[in-house]
Amino acid sequence: MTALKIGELAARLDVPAETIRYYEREGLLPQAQRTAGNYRLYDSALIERLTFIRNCRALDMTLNEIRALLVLRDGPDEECGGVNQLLDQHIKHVAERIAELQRLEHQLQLLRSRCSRSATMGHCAILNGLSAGDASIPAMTPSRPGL
Amino acid sequence: MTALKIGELAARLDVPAETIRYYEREGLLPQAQRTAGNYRLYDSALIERLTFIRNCRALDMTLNEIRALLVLRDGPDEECGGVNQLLDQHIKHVAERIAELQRLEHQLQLLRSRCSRSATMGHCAILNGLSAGDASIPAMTPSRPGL
DNA sequence: CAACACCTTGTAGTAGGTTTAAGGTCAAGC
DNA sequence: GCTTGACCTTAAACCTACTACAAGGTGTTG
Repeated sequence: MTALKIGELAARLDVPAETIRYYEREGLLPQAQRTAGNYRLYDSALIERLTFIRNCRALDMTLNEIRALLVLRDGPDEECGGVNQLLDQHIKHVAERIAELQRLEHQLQLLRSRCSRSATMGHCAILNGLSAGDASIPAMTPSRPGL
Repeated sequence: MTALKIGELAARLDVPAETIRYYEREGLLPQAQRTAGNYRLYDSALIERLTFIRNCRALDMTLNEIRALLVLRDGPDEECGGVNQLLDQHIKHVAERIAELQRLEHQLQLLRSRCSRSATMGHCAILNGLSAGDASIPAMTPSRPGL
């Protein structure tokens, strides 16, 4: 049961130390125990919790989603139902964002192709296209922070 | 040449008035003319410029990218070269982000499938998976703000 | 006991806005 | 002429998920 200082934990899990403190401030991690010199100490339970958080972040979940998962995780009975629901929702978000970006990519390529077609013209067809008020450029739904 | 007040412009282009003021503060729009009562007034040149900005935002360009495009647009000779370059770069960003999200979606579906497979187990295989320190979950490259 | 790496807290900055507070302006109705 | 209400003004705080900095305390090594 070797407890780690924040820098050691940071190095082991490849998380900046400031980010670990930030998670504590945000309540994702509990207040860490302290040494006599007021240094934070992390035992294996905390290390696992941070690993969990970082895995979730690597899956692009928001801190709020992670918070919800942690509550389920901390609960006496680990409810698969809630976990599944949250995960399904997140998968849906990601799929939607992909579809949106693919539409976007298509529009960008259309726009890009204008210029090669009009190389002989006196002024840039791309800039003209972007100045137009028509519906050639679809309104994007604002993206969630983080996606 | 009917100049619009900010609220009218906001309604016509479906941009919140606060966002228009924000673009002015950020230097994307010039300081608007004012009425005697200090209300901003927008003529057709400004309306077109805002349309341009919003079209670019709808294509998920950052304000800095838009700033660069506006400089090219404002320049005496409209350089297609710079415009093309910027657009190609942006298309590349979008394509990369799509690829990244697709990898992500795959990982999420893998994780999700764990739970249906382990419905009879006493504890949730998804939560266990997320607590693991192994390489089953790939590190994501941090995403650009806005993408 | 000095140097240096590491830790502490607190504050501010990032992108692209959104929201709120406190107040000024203008047209219409009475 | 005065009030109501819609609209406008500025400035500042808030959002996500960090990151960076400053000023100072701690701990180890020479």
